[in-house]
Amino acid sequence: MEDTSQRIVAAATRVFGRAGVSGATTREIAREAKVNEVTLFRYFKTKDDLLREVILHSCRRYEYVFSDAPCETAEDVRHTVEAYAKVYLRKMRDNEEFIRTFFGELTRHLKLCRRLFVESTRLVRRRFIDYLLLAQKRGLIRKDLDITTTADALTGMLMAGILRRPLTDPEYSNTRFSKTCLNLFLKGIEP
Amino acid sequence: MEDTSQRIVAAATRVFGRAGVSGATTREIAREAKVNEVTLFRYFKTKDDLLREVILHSCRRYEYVFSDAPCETAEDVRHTVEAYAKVYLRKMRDNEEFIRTFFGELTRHLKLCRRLFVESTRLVRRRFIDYLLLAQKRGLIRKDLDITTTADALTGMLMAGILRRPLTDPEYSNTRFSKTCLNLFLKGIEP
DNA sequence: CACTCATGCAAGTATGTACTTGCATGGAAG
DNA sequence: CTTCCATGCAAGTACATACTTGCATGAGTG
Repeated sequence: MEDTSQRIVAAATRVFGRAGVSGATTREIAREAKVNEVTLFRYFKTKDDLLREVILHSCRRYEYVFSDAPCETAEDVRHTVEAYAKVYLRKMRDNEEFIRTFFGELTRHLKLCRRLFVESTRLVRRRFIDYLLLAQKRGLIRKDLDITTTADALTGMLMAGILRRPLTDPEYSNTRFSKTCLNLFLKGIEP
Repeated sequence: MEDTSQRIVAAATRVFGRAGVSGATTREIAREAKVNEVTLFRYFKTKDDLLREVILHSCRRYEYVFSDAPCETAEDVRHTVEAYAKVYLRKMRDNEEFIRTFFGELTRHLKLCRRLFVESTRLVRRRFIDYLLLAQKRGLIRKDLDITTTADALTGMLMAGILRRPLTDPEYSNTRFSKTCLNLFLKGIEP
């Protein structure tokens, strides 16, 4: 059934996320999905097949389209950047453990991870860059900035905040961190 | 001999880095260290013991002391920030694969990874924050900035650049990315 | 020479894990 | 009722891996 397959993929996503790729066992995934281990192998020939499916499925969750936003005033830019950051942060936080794990696996599963990280965010990244370019052309952003790396700098800051979350003290406020990132970024791009 | 033990730790660092903790085998580590697998176990009772030693040893490499830098002009601040970024980047790049792997293992070996990531950079981070605080008091940095998260934003940007390196296109320039980060940051903290 | 000590080597144990096979069952559809 | 078909269950295979044991060797030291 379709349902069973989805349950297995969902369970695998969780188990891969918390145990790592080689650390995750098909037995545990099956248990988490509440199916027999044999059933798992009926749906997915090998563990790598399952991994592949997990990654491909996780891509889809990121397909967020950056809606056209006004770009007339500095205020517009601020709102758009903030909206972008908000979406990005939520998507990342939803898959926090999974993302962290696959960063670790990055060099080992380069192609798949490229799909996961790059292709899944390509659309929204592209739109964000285009927006910043437009804003730059209209004089709302410094002319001397390289926009591509500028956009990546923002996402980098936010991502780093998520990734290192388990390391921070309990009293360390992540919302304050995100605010500072936005604050720095918005001031940093001002003409 | 001391030499043998060190060779094993060094080899383990490399193998853990490229294969992950559960992916790394004692056999491969031994081969990489050019010792018999039995010798490995004579020095380290278990694989986890070895992992522990690897992490503790890697901490030491980070013990960089931020030398006292002038803090009189905006130019001083720029130089200091750039110097900090440079050191940070080099340290990260030296241990790139290792760091990436252990980010993935973060939730699984929280205590050890906390040592690796947090404690090893605590000193230099503390000094950097103190420097920024001083600069802020002297009016060289905006008064409304929360300095702790500001410092972390910079390191976050730089770290993200390193971590996602294998994902970027060959023509993507990482030095340009780092430059943009510094550019944004320095403009972002201006009064 | 005799002794120690670090290491190598061959072999083995115990366990875990990916993956298979064969059969039973139970519910849905014709 | 019969026929599929998805799934469960028991058992097993093949292999890798962490870790052990016992012995040989060879270099350095008294």
